[in-house]
Amino acid sequence: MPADQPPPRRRDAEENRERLVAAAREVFAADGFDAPLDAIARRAGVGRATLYRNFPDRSALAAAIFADNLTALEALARAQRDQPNAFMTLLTAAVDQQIEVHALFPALLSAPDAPDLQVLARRVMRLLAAPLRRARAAREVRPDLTAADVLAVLAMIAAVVSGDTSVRSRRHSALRALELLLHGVVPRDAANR
Amino acid sequence: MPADQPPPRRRDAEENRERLVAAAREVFAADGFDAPLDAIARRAGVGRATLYRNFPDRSALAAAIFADNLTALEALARAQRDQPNAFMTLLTAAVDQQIEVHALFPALLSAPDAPDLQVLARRVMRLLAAPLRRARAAREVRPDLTAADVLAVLAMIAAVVSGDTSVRSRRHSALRALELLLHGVVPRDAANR
Amino acid sequence: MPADQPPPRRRDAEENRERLVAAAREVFAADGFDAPLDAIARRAGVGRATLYRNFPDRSALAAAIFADNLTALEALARAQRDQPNAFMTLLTAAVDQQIEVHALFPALLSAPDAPDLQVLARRVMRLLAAPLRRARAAREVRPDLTAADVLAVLAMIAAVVSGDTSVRSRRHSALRALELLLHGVVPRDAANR
Amino acid sequence: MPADQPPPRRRDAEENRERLVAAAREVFAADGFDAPLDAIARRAGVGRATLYRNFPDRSALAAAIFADNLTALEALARAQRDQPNAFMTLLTAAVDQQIEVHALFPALLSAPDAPDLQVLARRVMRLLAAPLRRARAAREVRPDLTAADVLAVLAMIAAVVSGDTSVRSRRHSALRALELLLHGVVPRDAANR
DNA sequence: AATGAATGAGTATTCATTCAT
DNA sequence: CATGAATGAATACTCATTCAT
Repeated sequence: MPADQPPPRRRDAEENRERLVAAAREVFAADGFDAPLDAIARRAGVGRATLYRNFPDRSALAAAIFADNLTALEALARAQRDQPNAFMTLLTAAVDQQIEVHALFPALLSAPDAPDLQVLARRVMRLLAAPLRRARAAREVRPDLTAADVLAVLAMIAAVVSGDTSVRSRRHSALRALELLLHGVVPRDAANR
Repeated sequence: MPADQPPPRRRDAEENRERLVAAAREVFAADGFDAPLDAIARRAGVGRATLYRNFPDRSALAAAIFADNLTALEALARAQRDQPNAFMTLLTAAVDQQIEVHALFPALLSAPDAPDLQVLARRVMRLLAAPLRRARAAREVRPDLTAADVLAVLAMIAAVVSGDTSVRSRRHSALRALELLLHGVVPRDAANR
Repeated sequence: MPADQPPPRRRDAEENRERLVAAAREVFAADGFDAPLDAIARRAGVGRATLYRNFPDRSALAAAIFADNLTALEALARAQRDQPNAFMTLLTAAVDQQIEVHALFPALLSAPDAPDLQVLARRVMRLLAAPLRRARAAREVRPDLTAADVLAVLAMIAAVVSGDTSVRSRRHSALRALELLLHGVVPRDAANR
Repeated sequence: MPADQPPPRRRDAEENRERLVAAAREVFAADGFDAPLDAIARRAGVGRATLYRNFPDRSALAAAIFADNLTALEALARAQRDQPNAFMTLLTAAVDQQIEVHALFPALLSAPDAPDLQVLARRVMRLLAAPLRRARAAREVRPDLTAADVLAVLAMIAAVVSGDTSVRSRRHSALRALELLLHGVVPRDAANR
């Protein structure tokens, strides 16, 4: 019996934490961001207080979900480091994430007090910086596009999506919104402006 | 007691209704769409049940607010009937409205069950139809732009705006979002796509 | 139908308020000051929120109970205005009150933050001032006895009483404590001190 | 591995127990007798269940604290055995203890069910018996003063003290209360009674 | 028709206690 | 034997909605 076992009871605890985050994803997606926390605990199959122990409040749950998403995007960014259109790949991936967790983004923008969220915002900015810089240089995006703009784009897509109940129609709405955002409402060859 | 008095209490009743709508605008703007209904009745200076008599539920209030906005847009549409860029004028006016009532649009999109809202959606569609058709013909907007797209545009702008607490910064965010939506993220001369 | 009817629905409301105070007296006496508020509402036969409407928090209830007691003492003070031993009469009456509401006094002394309680404390002081002054002049009480001392005396008696569950044994303990406090532990003719 | 090692883990266990009692003293003094037990375990630096192992319930902790105090008083009583005013010395020492553990005495009087407390009460009675008898004989205290009275005196002083947050003001209140109790509210030379 | 008091369902949150490791 | 995670019961509190006046 090798001694290098991981922290003893921690396995269970970690599993609970993950179950809670997964449950929160589902419940938030289904019932919106102000679904009862009870529902999340129940769906995760844990007691009420276990939820509270792991996540002192609702926004801590949101932060955890975002953190997971962000970790995935960071991995993608590393993988795409030298690809020509890394930025577009990242943007598309982020849009995909919004389709799933649609209810959170707008809610969080409305309550930017929570400290964890500041941290996450920083991470996003850092994540985007290099790909965005290169995309601008390559004229893939307009030269005045900022990281904040990109966040706004994601928020907009999340908003458009939050009405639909089915993933399928969410995806459809999101893609249309992305199309509008990428190429604009005014036609390319328009004389005005 | 002469019987020919004018509609007995109508004046009062109408006034209450308007006070309630005005109060709802302010409260929703300040505290979000799920502010307590009590707060609205209190601010309007009427009893709780008076609110209920006039507006059976929260979305009836929202519908009333939208209806007012819509009436204004319809008047504008009539005035602009033959102006060349009537569509852009309308769009800008609608964006202005979103800046004020930001909290409602996303909320309503999430709950499209209410029957009043269907009615309102129809009215918007009707309102937009002609100007949009002419804008497409004049190549002011991309040829595949639908009325539903326009609603989506408004929803997106509302979303971007709902984080800010000051009108001033809401306006700023809205204008930037509109700019992105009009001309797109991808530069005009980009080769791709 | 005479027009001089009192405020219309008020009768009911006032009755509820009184029922709540009465219920609070009983419940606090039976189960201590941190009995569930539910129990009070239930015993008063009103809904939970009615209690909250009338008494925003637990100490508001305590304050109401004390205010009632105080009003009674003030009436007594007026009646006894020129009696020789008004002070002792008041003290005895106050002790009697402590026997009933024993659970509150110590609890309140532990949480003197509540603003209502400051007000009540002032009222007690005002109430005691004159009788105490005259009692001192008449050598009925030691010359250095302050109103604060009197409050302390009441608190001490309340404490001694809060263990007993029956009114009967509470009365017995209270009287013994009062006797000790009045005449002291050290005998009158003791040489020491 | 020799078998004659001293009681294997006893040292540790004993230390934990003492740490818990010390922590309980501090937490009860700071936050009152109904502070969360968690807080005590945390402050003692032990796990929750360790607390439970040593002290099955809250009153067991209180009993342990009192037992310690009592042990000290018993030692003092032995030391003072033949001193003339042993009783007053003991009383003063007990008052000093109340100043520290003020939150417990009233709480315990309210819940005299716990069996440990009966035991402690007996110990106090036994402790007081002889000194009190001699004090009565020497006319240091009134001839009808019982051991129960002495307990009541301590409870009264504890009550008066439980409002103050600082040790300093607790001491001040306690001394005033003791003075009142020793010499009475009614002046020595009063004609009445 | 208007008022505002009353209701009760729903939600958050804390804490004592148990139990797997 | 110690640990700390998990549990669930108990409580506080809010709010939409009804209803007597």
